[in-house]
Amino acid sequence: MAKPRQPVEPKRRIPRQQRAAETVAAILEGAAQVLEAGGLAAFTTNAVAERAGVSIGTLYQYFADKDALMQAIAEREMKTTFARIAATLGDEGHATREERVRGVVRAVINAFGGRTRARKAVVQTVLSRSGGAPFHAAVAEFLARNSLDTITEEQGFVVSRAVMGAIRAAVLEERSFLKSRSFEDELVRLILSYLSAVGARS
Amino acid sequence: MAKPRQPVEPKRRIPRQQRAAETVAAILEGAAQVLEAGGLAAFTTNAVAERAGVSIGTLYQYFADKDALMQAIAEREMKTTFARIAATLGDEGHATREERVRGVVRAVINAFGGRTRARKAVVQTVLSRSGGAPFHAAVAEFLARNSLDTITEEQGFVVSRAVMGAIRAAVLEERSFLKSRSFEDELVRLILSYLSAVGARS
Amino acid sequence: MAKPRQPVEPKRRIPRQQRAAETVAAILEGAAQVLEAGGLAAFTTNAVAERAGVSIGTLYQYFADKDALMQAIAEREMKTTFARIAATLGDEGHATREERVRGVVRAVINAFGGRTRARKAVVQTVLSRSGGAPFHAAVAEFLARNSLDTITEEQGFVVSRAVMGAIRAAVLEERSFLKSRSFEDELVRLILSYLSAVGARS
Amino acid sequence: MAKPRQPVEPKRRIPRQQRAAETVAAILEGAAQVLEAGGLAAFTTNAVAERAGVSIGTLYQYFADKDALMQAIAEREMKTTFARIAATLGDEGHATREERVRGVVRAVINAFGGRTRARKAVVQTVLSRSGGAPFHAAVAEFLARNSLDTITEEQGFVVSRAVMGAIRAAVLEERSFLKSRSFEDELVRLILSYLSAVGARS
DNA sequence: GATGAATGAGTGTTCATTCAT
DNA sequence: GATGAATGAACACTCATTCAT
Repeated sequence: MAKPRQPVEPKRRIPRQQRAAETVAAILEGAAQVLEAGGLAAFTTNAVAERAGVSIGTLYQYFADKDALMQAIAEREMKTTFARIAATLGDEGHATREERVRGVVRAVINAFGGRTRARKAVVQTVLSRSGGAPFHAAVAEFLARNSLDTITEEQGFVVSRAVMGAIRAAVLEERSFLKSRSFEDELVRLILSYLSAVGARS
Repeated sequence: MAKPRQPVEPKRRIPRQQRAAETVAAILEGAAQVLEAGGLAAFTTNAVAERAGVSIGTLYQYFADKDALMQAIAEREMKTTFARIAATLGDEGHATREERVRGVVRAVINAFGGRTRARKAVVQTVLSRSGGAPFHAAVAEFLARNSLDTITEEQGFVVSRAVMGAIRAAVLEERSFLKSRSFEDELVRLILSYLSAVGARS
Repeated sequence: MAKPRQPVEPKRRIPRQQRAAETVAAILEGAAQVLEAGGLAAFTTNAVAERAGVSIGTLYQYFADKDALMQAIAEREMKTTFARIAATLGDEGHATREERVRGVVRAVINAFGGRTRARKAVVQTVLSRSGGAPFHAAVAEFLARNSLDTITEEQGFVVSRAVMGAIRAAVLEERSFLKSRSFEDELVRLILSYLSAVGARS
Repeated sequence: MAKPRQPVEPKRRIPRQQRAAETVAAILEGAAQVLEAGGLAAFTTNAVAERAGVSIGTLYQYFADKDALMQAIAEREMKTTFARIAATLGDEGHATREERVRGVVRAVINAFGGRTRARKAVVQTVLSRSGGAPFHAAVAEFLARNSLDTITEEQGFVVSRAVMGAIRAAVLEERSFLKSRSFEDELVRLILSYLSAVGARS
């Protein structure tokens, strides 16, 4: 955790075998569980290894350091989130722009719904570092890209970060209305009113 | 004969003398500097004491624990931020709603100009605790309250966190357009379009 | 507390004035209260000073170090106990040996008044050090000397330390029967049976 | 795939391997040595680790905290003491009650011959906690139980603590007669006269 | 004489990481 | 490849004691 490494390249091992992949999965799952159960404070490499049912040595066989592990969790959560969003969007015909926007908003809110503490921990750690920005940006722009088209980069930045910022704050502040219909409504309203003010075509 | 005092107050000493007040100020300043220079990772009580030019014992004479110190810094930073915003706002006459909104946006952007890391660290730490929400909320609602009136609590939450989120992201991702006119324009547009969609009275 | 000083001589000040004597008394009383309230763990010089209503500086004006303070408490209690024993013995005609023995035993058991925890702390600290032995011995021999005469030094040692040892253990182990009549009875029986076995004259 | 273990046992590692057992033994021995050399004041976890030739981290791998370490030493010392007493007692045939009593007295005196400070420190610390009483009591009642039978709990307490107290004082005050025949005689006399006064059956 | 702010050595404890087996 | 015992730098915090005011 001490020194953040820029390139994620020099991982210890790329699992080529079945067993190795399973071990990595177990570690990641264990990490998520530890985070969920005890928050950032309980997130120690030893605790993760124990929970995952592997030795601490094995953990370090696959993750260069604690940071890399956290990074991997973030990536895993991100992928899951993307998949969930895509699934939600693909589910039904989203005819109108509002329907598509609402679909994305709901998907993001729900993505951050379960396992709140683990997600919160990830948000606190990875997503608040400049190095974590790409992830945050990815989610946000994914959201933006699916609802509009001809807008400037700056405008895309503003909507996406605005929505993410509101959801992020609701998660971090543990607001009870996080999953309420009215909160969703307001977010949709925020996006739609901005888009129409910007004059984006559907 | 001096009578034994019954209740021993559980709090730390409240500085009553000139020297004590100066010491507290020095500690707070040292803490901010440490945070600024090395972020949360460098923020150790010993480092703060050293930077402040006092002994570790003295630090603990005024702050019950590391947490209390963090809390105090947060309060101090918040006050500074509010003051800066208020100062910026007071500069010019803000006749129309757009002018007022623009004033607030600009003030917030400028307020978060210097000492980014210290503020970020404070926000990260204090906000992850339930008790810390008020602070972030205060900044955000200060912004909201100055530009609009009859909106629901949830709507206030959404606008304020949205704007804060966008600015926060721009700061964190070190976007070059942070202090550009066009970024400001988009934020103003975001707020105004939302407010008019909500139907808030000027 | 670090380095035990052998000679108790080099005290800071011998209070000559009324006020000074009162201050010392207040400190001693405060110390006893702190000990009673929080045990050895709470017994810090600062806590004592605060409880006594004097500054920490003043405390050090009268007691060279924490050790000297503890020593003084022990002495104070010892004196009180001696006085009480003397009073008890002088009170009425203790005609029989058993009455005298019982009087002494009862006085020792009741030492320190009701302050069990303070007593325990003193016993733990002062009376378990070799330096504390004199005190312990004094009480014990006082007890022995008042109940018999023609016995050897070794025999005196055995009775006195035996009785003190039993009381000491009851205090340390926080036995509920410490102040019970039956405990007193057994101690008296122990002494009397030993004395008669030894063949001591009344 | 390795399944994450549900309950994380809250205790410290139980040594399963040869090396681990040796380490534990080294720590315990180091602790006893530190206690012996410098008493309770010198008994710091760091000092123990250093003396034991292990790192402080290793110490904490096997003992949850300083308290647990102390507890373990107490148990070890107790076992040793019991063993020594038992060994002494087994030596000779103890036909009469007096012979048995004398055997116990002699064994206890001898058992407390070496390593006085370590034992004293252990006794001091462990006995000041309510949970620690059993240990002291065990030694004492071991002594009592081997020489008599039908006596009340309180009577057992009194004899055992009385004898222990006398021996303890002789050790602490470094009396030259500690291992003399006459001292032993007096202790035996104390016990026998008390027992016969109490009316215990042989 | 009295005050109390300041000191700083020292304590218990944690946890990321290594490496011999 | 896997293990887990061992490491030790680092941290938060305490408290006896001093000394300028």
